[in-house]
Order: sequence, then C-alpha cells, then structure tokens
Amino acid sequence: MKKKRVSLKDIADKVGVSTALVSYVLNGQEKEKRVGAEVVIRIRKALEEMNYKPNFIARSLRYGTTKTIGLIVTDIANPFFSSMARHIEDEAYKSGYTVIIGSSDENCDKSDLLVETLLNRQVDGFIIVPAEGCEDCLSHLIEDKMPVVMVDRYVPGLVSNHVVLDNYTASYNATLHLLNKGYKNIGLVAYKSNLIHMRERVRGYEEAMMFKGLEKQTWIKYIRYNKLKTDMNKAIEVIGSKEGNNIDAVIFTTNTLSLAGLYEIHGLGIKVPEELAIIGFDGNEAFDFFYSPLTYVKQPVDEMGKEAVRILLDQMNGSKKISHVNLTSQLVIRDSC
Amino acid sequence: MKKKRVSLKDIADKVGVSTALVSYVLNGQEKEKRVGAEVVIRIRKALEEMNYKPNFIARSLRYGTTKTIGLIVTDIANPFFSSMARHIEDEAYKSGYTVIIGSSDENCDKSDLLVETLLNRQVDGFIIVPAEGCEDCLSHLIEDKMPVVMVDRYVPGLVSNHVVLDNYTASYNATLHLLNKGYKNIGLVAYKSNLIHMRERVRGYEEAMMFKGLEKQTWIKYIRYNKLKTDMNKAIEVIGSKEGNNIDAVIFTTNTLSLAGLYEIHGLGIKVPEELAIIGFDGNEAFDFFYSPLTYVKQPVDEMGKEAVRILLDQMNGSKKISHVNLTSQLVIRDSC
DNA sequence: TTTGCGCATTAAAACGATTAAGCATATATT
DNA sequence: AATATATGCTTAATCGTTTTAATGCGCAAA
Repeated sequence: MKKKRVSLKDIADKVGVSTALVSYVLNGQEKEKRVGAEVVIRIRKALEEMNYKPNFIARSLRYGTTKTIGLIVTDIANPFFSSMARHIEDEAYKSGYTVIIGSSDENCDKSDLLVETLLNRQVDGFIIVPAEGCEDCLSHLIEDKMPVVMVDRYVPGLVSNHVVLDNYTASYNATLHLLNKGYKNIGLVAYKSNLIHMRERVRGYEEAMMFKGLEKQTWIKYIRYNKLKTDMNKAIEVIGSKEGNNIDAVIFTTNTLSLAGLYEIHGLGIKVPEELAIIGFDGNEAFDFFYSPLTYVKQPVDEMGKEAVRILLDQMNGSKKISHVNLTSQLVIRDSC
Repeated sequence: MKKKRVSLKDIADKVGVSTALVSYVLNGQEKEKRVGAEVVIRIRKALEEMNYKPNFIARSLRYGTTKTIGLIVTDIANPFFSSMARHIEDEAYKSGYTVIIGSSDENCDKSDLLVETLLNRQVDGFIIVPAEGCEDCLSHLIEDKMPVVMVDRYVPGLVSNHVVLDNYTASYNATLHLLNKGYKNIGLVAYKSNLIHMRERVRGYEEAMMFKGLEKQTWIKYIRYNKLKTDMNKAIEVIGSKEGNNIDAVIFTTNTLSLAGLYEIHGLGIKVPEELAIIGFDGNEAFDFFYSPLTYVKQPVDEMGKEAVRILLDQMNGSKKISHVNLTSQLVIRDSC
C-alpha cells in the first residue's frame, strides 16, 4: 500500500536519541532546551536525508487547533463568492491557514449542517455568509466563543464581527445617480429576503426616492431565490407592459438578478438605456458585452475577503475586540444609464 | 476561552464506564462487543444529553485517513473551475468527504507547494488540474501510491487516472462546423502551452483544416497566460488588419481567451458574425449578451467533477484500476457563426 | 565525603478515539 | 465437583507530536 511517511520516531531511532530532542530541534528550541551541538547537527542531517515532514493531524490533536478556517458561502459557483474565496484563500495561506469551503444555497439547514461538519473537523474559526434563518445556529457558535466573521451580510443584534458593503449608501447613490440623470420612475428588483444586505439595498433606494419626493413612484419587485427565472420573467414583462407604470429605470440588487434580468430584457427586445436604464450590483466582466455595457455598483471583493481573514486571525489570536467593517463601493458608470 | 467540547472520556465518566464501551455504542458495535442492554441505554442517553460530537482529528490520527480530498485548480475564481469545484464538493460531501481547494495560477512551483501543504495535512487523495512542468511532482505522488485523478488535462506518459474532455474531437467538430458553414480562413487562438488539452485542441483544428485541404490556411496565435491582455490585443488587431490573411472565423480555446478576445473584438467594432465568426470553449452565461451570442463548445463540467470524485473514491478504497475518461462535448450553436 | 548545580538527555503523559487482549463473574456442561 | 462457555466490562496500546518532570553524570564547593 501507501509508503509510510517518516515520523519523528523514525528520525529519533536513526540518530539514536529520543523523540523529544528531535522535536526541540524541529521547533528551533535547541538553545533553550540545551541540546548538544553535535547532536543538533546529526538530527538536522537526518531530518534532511529522510525528508521529514511533520504530521499536521498529530500536531492538531496535540495543540487543539488545526490552522484551518471554515468558509461558508451561498454558492461557490457564483463568481462573486468564488473570487472572494480566492482572496480569502490567498490571505489565509500567507499565515499558514488552510480553508475548507462549503455552499449553503441560501438554505439554513444546509448551512447548519456545514457548520456542524466543520466543527467536527475542528476548524479554528469561521467566515460565513449567513443564510436566512441562521441566527440561532450562529449565536450558539458565538456563545461558545468560536471565532466568527460574517461577510457580505450580517445578523443584526448578533454581537459579532462582520465585513460588509455599506449597502445603504451604495444603493442610495445608485438611485441618486439615476434621479440626477432625470429618471423618475425607477424600479428595484430584489430577492425576497429579510437579510440585512437586501433590506439595506432596498432602504437606500427608498430613501433616495423619498428624498426627491418620489415615494409614490417606488416600485419594488421581490424575486424568490429558487424561482429566479419565472419570477424575473414576470417582473420584466410587467416593466415592458402598460401596467409597468412607465418604469424607465431599474436597479438589480445582485449579480444573479442582473444576469437573469438582462436575459429577459434581451429576450423582450427592450432597448437599453433608451427604453429602460439599468444599474446592477457586482459587476461581471461579461456584462460589458451587453449591447449597452452595464453600469454597476462595484464591491471591493478583494478587501472584503482579506479584511475578513485579518479580523478572524485576530480573533483566533485571542482578541476580544468586535469589528464592524463597512466598505465603500464604487459606481462604475457605463452605457446602461 | 473556548468551551471545551465533550469527549468520549466525559461521557464515560458520566455513565461510569470505560471509554471503550462508549466507543462501541457510538460505532454500533454494541452487539458484537456484548455491551449490557441497560448500559447501552444509559450511554445513548448521555451522548444525547451532552450533545457529543466525535473529534475528527483524533479519529484521523488513529485511522491514518482524514476523509479529506485535496483539489488543485488553476484558479478558483475562474467560473469553469469554480463550478467544477462545486460539483466536486457536492459529490464528495455525499460520501462524507471534505474538500480543500488551492489555486496554482498555472504555476508549477505554486502547485508543488500546494501539494506539499495538502500532503502535510494528510489528505487522502488529490484531484488536480496539472500545471505545466508538474510532471515530476505528480509522478512522485503517484509512485508513493497516493490516489490522484487529473481533470481537464492530464500528463501524457504518466500512468494515472484522468477525466478530461475529448478535446481533439471537440475542436475538430467545431472547426468542421465553421468549414461547413463556408468559412475558409479560420484562425485559432490558444494559450502558449505544452499542456495536452491545448495541444489536442490545436490538433483537432489542424486536422479538420487538413481534412478539407486547407492546411495552408491555418493561422494559430499563441497567447501567454500572464500576458493575456497585450497578446490578445495584438492578435485581434492582426485579424482586423490587412495582414490578417482575410481571417473570417476564429476559435478561442478557453473561456478566458473568449472573454479577452471578445473585449478586443468589441473594442475594434468588428462585426460578428458578418466580418468574423466566432466559436469559444466553455460557455459563460453572460456571453449570451454579446451582440451576437456566442457559439461554444459546452463541457460537461458537472460530469467531469462527479466522475473525478467517483474514481478517486474508488482509488482510495484500494482499487488498482486506472481510469481514463474522455467526455464528449456539445457544440451549442448560437448567432456568432 | 557529601551536597549542590549545570548540562544533556530520556521517560512518560497528554491530545481523543479505536480496538485487541485480558479479567472477573455467572451459567452451562460433563 | 470440576471444567467449559458466555457475558460484561476494563486495561492498555496505538496513531504522531509536544512538553513537563525526572534522571544520570560530571564537577565544584562545603
């Protein structure tokens, strides 16, 4: 079967000393532990020759930490999350941490199961994109003093760390941009969800409309996460029809909504921006190929990932400080509005 | 600090028995090991009450297996690999396996480092998208009897498992499709790479051209992976100019190449398909928004991921069979050619 | 000669789980 | 009555590493 890896014991036997000495040398403690100079050399040589590599599992058991971070996103296949994951991995690797990823599909049960699985695997901390209804599971985690950083959204009332976009301002500014361009009947397409990031994006829109005295003109369509296509189809059809209240601009509050929305708009042959102006959240390089490249709210996904890791590392090192990071977005203006 | 998790010992103490009995009950061996009926009940109750969860690390150390798969892709932020990763994770989780992902950026040193890291973490097997120059590192792995499945591409001459697309046929058929549509000056844009998947895609194109007696018309542009933008810019400028040999169709051999290529085509205002027909590899939903939705070679990424996991599990269960899976692609015909 | 100290090293416990082997005690078989 | 068998449980080793406590030895001071 598999060739056995060399263990500390193998080295110790070869050199003719106990494992303790080898361990000391390995961890650079040969000075404090007063290992004989000549023995140090022989041990070093043996380690080299036998190509010794420490067994992380044994170390983990001994130390009670695994140098592993659990990352739970809604879907790793979603470009927004996969690029965030990439940044998280890079940052974590720098500090010797490894990342285990799971996808919850916005499903609380799946998320809880993932947390459970990762806990059993003794991860040292979590970076979580919380799904709806996960409050309990998360609060238990935090009560048990497990380091947790929430990203993209957070659970209001839960005293814990998070790194999110300033969604309110992002949405407010996007709406304002449309208003300043002269659009009045601005609609918003959001996921049907109580999650804070959605609510904030809705609120930013509403308050911008209110600010201009257009609260009567607000038009919000809520899409069910698992009925994306059908719900979006209906939504866009309404916009294209007479009942659409002459909607002349629409904001999509996530990249998946933008994608699904553009499909329908494309399908109905609605002209952008002449008949309908558009702003999306989270760019997608390919949206530039839409006949009218998309104006979108650009999230600093790299910072979000890296900052989350930094805070998590800090927590794992014993910091008791609670961090709430609100990142600012950038409105990338293209042709669609 | 962190609330300590309950261990077998805690349960044993509470019930007043040895850890052995608890372990037997836990693993459903109460019959074979003749645990007293009444004791079984008390242990079950204690396990429930104290909410016992086994420590995976301890188990791993004992068993010498971690129920963990190492996945090395070129870049998890690339939608092709992130969706493959998603399928791999889902399939692995079904069998109680967890996945650790790393991105090599097509860089052999990074890839080797990842392999090393994951080996130290005692993963039970690898699913690898091999980078160029990784032959040695991989062959060592395989010599050491570490279960490995290569995906997307493989290392010729290395006796090991792989799950790849039938790239030759895919490319041949794509070229044939263009030829049958009357295009004669067909170009191909590939990465400058000796990796087999690239070579096969090139070969499929060349042989299809040869088959129609157009070997003189072949036009291949090799793009450097880390000079994507500049090299692509030059390539497309050539196509748009007089020196372009009147190229009337082009095949992009990966999704990143398609994306970069479309940017340039878009920028130069080249009309598709009137002035230039296009076929890409790996769709991207958003390519549908190109003013001329992209005809592309659709890879069965779900099958590729799932099949890789199945083969790997098989290997990890001791199978000595070497599997070479060649998946068939589908040419999704849209407007771009 | 005894005590104390510095030095180099080892033995052993610990982390949490699994499991082969062993030990009583009770019951059944000759 | 002596032996065999069944039953129910414990002990201890094991996986690979870290780390505390202990040990042996030589040498100097009392």
